Amino acid sequence: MTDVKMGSLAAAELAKSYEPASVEAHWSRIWEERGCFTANPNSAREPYCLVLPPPNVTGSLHLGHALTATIQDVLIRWKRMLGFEALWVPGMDHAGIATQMVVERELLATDGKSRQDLGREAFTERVWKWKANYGAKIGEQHRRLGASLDWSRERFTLDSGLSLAVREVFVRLYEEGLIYRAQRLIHWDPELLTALSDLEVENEERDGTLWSIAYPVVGSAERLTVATTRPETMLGDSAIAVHPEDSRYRHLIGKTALLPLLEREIPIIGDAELVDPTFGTGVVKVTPAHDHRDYATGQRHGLPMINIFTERAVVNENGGPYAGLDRFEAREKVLSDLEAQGFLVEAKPYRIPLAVSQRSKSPVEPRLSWQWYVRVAPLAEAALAAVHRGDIRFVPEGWTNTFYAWMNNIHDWCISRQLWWGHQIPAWYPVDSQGQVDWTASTFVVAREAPSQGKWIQDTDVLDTWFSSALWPFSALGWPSETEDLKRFYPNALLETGHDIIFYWVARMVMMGIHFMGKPPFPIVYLHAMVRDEKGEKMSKTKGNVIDPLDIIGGAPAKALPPAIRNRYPEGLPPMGADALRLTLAQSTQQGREIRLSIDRVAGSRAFCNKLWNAARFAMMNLHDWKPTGEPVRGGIFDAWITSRLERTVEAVNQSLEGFDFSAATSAAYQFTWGDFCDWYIEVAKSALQGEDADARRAAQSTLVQCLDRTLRLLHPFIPFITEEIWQRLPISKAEETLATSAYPIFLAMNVDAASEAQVAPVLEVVSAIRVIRSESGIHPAERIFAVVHAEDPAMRSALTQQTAVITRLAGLGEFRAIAPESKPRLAASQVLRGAELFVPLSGIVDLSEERNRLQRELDRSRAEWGSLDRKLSNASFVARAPSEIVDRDRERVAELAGRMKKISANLQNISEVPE
RNA sequence: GGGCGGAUAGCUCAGCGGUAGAGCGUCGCCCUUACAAGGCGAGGGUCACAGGUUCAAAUCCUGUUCCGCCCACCA
Repeated sequence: MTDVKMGSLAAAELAKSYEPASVEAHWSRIWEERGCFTANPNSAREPYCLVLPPPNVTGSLHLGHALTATIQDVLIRWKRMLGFEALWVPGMDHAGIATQMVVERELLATDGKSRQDLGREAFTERVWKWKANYGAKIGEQHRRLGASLDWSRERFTLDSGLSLAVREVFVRLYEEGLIYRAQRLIHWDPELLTALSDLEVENEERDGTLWSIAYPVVGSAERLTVATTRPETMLGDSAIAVHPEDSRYRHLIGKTALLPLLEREIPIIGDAELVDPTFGTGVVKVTPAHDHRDYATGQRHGLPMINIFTERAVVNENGGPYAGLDRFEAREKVLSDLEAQGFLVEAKPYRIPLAVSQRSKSPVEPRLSWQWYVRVAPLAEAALAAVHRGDIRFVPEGWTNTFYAWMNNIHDWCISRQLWWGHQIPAWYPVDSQGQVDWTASTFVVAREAPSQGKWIQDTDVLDTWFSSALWPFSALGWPSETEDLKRFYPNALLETGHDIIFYWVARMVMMGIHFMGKPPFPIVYLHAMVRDEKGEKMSKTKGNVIDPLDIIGGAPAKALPPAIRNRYPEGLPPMGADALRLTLAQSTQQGREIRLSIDRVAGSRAFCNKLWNAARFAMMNLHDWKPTGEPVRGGIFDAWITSRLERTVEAVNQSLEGFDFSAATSAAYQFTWGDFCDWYIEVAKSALQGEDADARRAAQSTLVQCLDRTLRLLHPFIPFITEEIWQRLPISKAEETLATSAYPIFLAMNVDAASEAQVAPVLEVVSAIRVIRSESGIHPAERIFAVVHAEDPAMRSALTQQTAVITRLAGLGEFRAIAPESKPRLAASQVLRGAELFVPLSGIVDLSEERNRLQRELDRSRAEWGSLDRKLSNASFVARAPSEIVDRDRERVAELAGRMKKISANLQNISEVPE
């Protein structure tokens, strides 16, 4: 099956069920080899460019990536088929802090070494090896998902081109005064030993304790009691603050207090900003070097900054006897000493806010240090203006306000990290004659290359990963070179990503794009929800509920699955195929902020693929003598009907995609394929295909081929592999070598045929009604029964009579007749239809009490509906105020129901008279 | 402390002014030569709760309760 020759008209026998593995491998290879997804910047087509949000090289892709890839691939394939010059740029992110951390952990686990043991050069070399390994894995995963990325343009945020872009941006922003270096209190990760930006800090609440400590006032018997959640920081206290208006303490301002344990005298100050007199005791200890609010207070009052911690958060020499203890040990010791000396007043349970490093999960320590910053206010202003102007639109639009809220209150962005893996900051410091460097001095130069004169050393810090990804929409297209790609594909058509990185990434791309390219990087930001497990829980390794997309696609034995998944699927996962996963993900997009991925639902999608496969298989089995002549074949009513149904589906799918409603698009296509095409049309077509009438047979063949062709095109963006495989086997003349590069169906009004839809409806209704009677009355499917329809309308009678063969076949009848109403059969199951009555005369085959129950249920149902409508219609204000078409419709319905109830009652009466 | 999302059939979700739909699961009957990963039927919901607006509310407004997320330097 994998070796199908492209363009071959030979309809090779299809396997009985769809086997995705070989088909997928085959087509992802062919598509790539043929350059199906390689964009041409010089074509005359309208450009449509997406950049893939570069996944971190830290590991392999999870379902969130699969979702992103699916949504973007649906869009890009759809647009490509619509005739756009579609470009989807793949890439990966070096993910500085995350990658360095995992490689450090691996290094420790395998070699028992730290990065410091290796040294910077050897360590980064090791990270590059890691990147090569995982980068290849990620690329492979994307291919298996069917992502139609242009691999010839693949980029990495740390490749030489992007490094050039990063340096260019850094130098220019510096020259414009938008990048500066400053000594400030930053968030410090004592485990990873680096500064973090505000965004990389997570605020948690934990159960903790609020301790109250007494500080004796010097030269007085008074004691001031302060409350703190971090008693160990008292070692760095520079003052005690009270509210200046607080009558309880006002007299103490200007005096000093004695710091317990260290016995240092510290001033008592009045500060209205720091102190809320109504909270706690109204007294606050001030530790400027270890708390952001205290830092500001220290600045206001010129207090000394006493740093008590080393970079690893171990107490330093300023901590006197506590030096050498880490922060948690120091807390214990300080507390026990305070208690022993009578300074500990109280300890009560308290929910404490705790700032934790996003990566290491270690509590962050505020730390005074020199860092590089981006002055974001001017950039944010331009970005906000662009969104206000409507140059950038968020989908769903609720995110607009989130964006505004953050941008309006944006702080300068700390971009330097004390890491080894990343873009080294292009700043150089002079080395003096002793070989010494003063890192705190402002004698550095910022430049694209090291200065040629004298001895210089480059800043050892690297840039925040998001600094380079902020440039992605243009750097991935070749900037700062004026490439063809850049001219053609910037701005991108749209940005698709998860809402979790709206601040980290989206906001910064908007700012950088506007600043360096003069226009926003994309007009639309589509933000998808987060993928969670079936219980709505976040997928995480520790919970053991992370599903590898490849395990869904290719299947996995139970023992290969993480515990939580294994519990749920003790048999392991069967292979579902990439298409089934994609279809399910596309279907799930409409939800709020989370998507609970249900594997059962993926199985449903797999069943759909199999259904499609078998529909094609059926077609092929009936097409061996079919030759595409190009001549239009005049078909019957059902040919027009299915063509019309398909056309409405084409319209619905395109419209839904236009509005990013992937859920509606997939369900429209699904319902048509399974409900209309497979359940009805194919069943109907069987008579024509197997009958004597050569014209009818040719018509059915023609319709089959055309509907399949169009349906496969329609479905291709969602399920590219199976559609390509089937399409290749279709005996039609093909303008393109692959379906992936073929034209997408667009709505053709001429194909819509309301008349045939109206004629087919009663046929389907009759068939369904007979089936209900059969099933409810326990008539065996093999039993060839007789059914008769009493219809007033001669047109209806003739329409039904013309379809006698179809009705007979689909309802399993021995005989069918449509006649003018006459007296009811004495012994018959019945069903009231629109404008007709159906009877299935019985000769002892029907359980009469069952039939009576069924009719009674029908009657009750109709009566209930009639009752509520009647009540509504007798309400004068409804008739007066509701739109007339609603009132008319309800009146018609009431009349119809009344007639229906009368008939059902009569039928009920009729069979009730029959003795059992 | 602000802001946002969700609450609809046993499960996963559509619908978002004209009194409810799908898939899976359940229950019948069928191996009808495209498909048992199937066919044909059936059953199943006071649309979280309480008010309000409206002729009409799952759908709009207000409040409440749960679940989840984001932002925020109250010791």
